[in-house]
Amino acid sequence: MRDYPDKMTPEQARMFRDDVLNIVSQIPRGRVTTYGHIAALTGWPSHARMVGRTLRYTPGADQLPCHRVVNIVGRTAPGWGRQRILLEEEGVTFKPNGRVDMQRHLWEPELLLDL
DNA sequence: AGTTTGACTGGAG
DNA sequence: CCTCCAGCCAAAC
Repeated sequence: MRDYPDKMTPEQARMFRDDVLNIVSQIPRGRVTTYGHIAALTGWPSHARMVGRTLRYTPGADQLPCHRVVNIVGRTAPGWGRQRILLEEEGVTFKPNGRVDMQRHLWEPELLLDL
C-alpha cells in the first residue's frame, strides 16, 4: 500500500504550486523553513523535491522570500551562493560547517490558513 | 516508452 | 561531520 497520494492531476499540480508560493510568502524575516515542511503542509508530504523544482522554475518566485527555504539540515541551495548573503543580511546565523543554525532559525509553519 | 535528472530526505558507514 | 546510497516523483531527454 502506497503511503502517498496518486499522481497529481494537472489541476492538483496547479494547486500545489499555488500553495507552495503562498506558504513561502509567509515565512517571517530572519527565519527559514524546509522543503519537507512545505510539502507536508500542502498535503503532499513526499513531494519535497517538487517544492524545490517549483521555487527554481516558477516565473516570479524570485519575488518571494524563497531564500528562506533550505533543506532539512540547513544547507542552502546548490549554485545559489547569494542565498547565504540574503539570509545573513536579515540576521540568520550559520554554523562553522556552512549550514544555517536551524535550532535557532527554523520556522515550523503550524496551522496554516487561507491557502 | 525507457532513462536520467534534480533548490530532497533518511539511514548507513 | 562527511560521503555514498536507496527511495522518492514530475520533468526533461
